[in-house]
Amino acid sequence: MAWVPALAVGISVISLSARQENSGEICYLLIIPSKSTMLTLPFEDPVIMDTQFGASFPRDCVGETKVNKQETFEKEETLSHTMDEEDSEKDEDEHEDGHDENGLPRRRGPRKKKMTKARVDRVKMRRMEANARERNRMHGLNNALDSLRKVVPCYSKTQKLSKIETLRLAKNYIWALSEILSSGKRPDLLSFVQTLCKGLSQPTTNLVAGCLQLNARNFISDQINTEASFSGRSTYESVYSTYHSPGVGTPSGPSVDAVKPFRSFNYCSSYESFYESVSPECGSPQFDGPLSPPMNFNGIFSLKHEEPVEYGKSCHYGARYCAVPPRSSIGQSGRAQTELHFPYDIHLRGQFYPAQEEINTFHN
DNA sequence: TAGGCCATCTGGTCCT
DNA sequence: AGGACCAGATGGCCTA
Repeated sequence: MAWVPALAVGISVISLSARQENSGEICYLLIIPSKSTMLTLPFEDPVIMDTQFGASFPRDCVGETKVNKQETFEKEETLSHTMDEEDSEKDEDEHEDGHDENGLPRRRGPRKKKMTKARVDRVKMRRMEANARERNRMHGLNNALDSLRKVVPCYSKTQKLSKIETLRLAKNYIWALSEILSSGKRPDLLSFVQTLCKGLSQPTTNLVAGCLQLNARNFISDQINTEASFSGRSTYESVYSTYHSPGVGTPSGPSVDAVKPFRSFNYCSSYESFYESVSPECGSPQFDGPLSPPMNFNGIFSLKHEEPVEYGKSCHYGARYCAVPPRSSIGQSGRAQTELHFPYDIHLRGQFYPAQEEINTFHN
């Protein structure tokens, strides 16, 4: 028995839903709260469901289970007059012929306990507590997602990735890093970005590209100013001017259509040729499952992370990252750690990004 | 205004 | 019995 307190004040019509067993179909009950009670009907109510919900409920229930107002009011009136337990002996609405007052067959099986005032209050209280717990749980989940946002590429406080995009990017990131570690090869930026962006929405792709400096503005400026305004042009930019990705632009910059800096790019073939393995997305639809990338953390990489305390708390993470050599030994740079954002400080091997500050600014 | 994203409520299920 | 987890529903907010 699931009595539902209608706590939503001001709602004139409450829709309840229940998934029918084995069918997944949704059935609706439209309940009008009565003046005397805010309780809605239990699904098992024989008047409404007649039999056990889901057992014999018609598949075409949608649209057919809407209880008319009058019936609902009558039912709720009945509910609102629920007696205390001590009155249950008198009970009731059952007639000698085995039918209730509505002429419907009396329900068999164990009689349900009466909803006393105290029980109703208790149910309400438990519902409120459950809501609070659920809120806290979701807040914890969101906090974890925020933490995840900070350790995947392209963290931005002002332009937060959505939940789903965060998870997708994290998945791609893990895959890419694992491939790098297992293969021991240094990726070109484009392939890396393509891996990261696989399956992401266009705005997120733009964001990632912007973070990783694969943006249209640079490309165009390279095209226009072929004299290369800076001498230390990175290999990434060489690749970048060779490969083209559809619609990669600055996160908040010119529109894709307006710029169109890239030609189409076959991600899958590029990925597979680079990583010498099957692309997670192209090779198998079961990427999330058994084809998870091999884990190898004795490599040379370290992640940017802004919450060392959190990692320190975890033996799992600690074991991984304690084995990573000091950043200063990896190469390049005496740049502050907070400036760096994996993997570019590592992969460039002395090829410094001319717009690194821009990236850092973006991250901040 | 439609669509995406999100927070919240809610009932069901599973587990302790 | 109660908590954790899950998924559906709903309404609000924002943006193209």
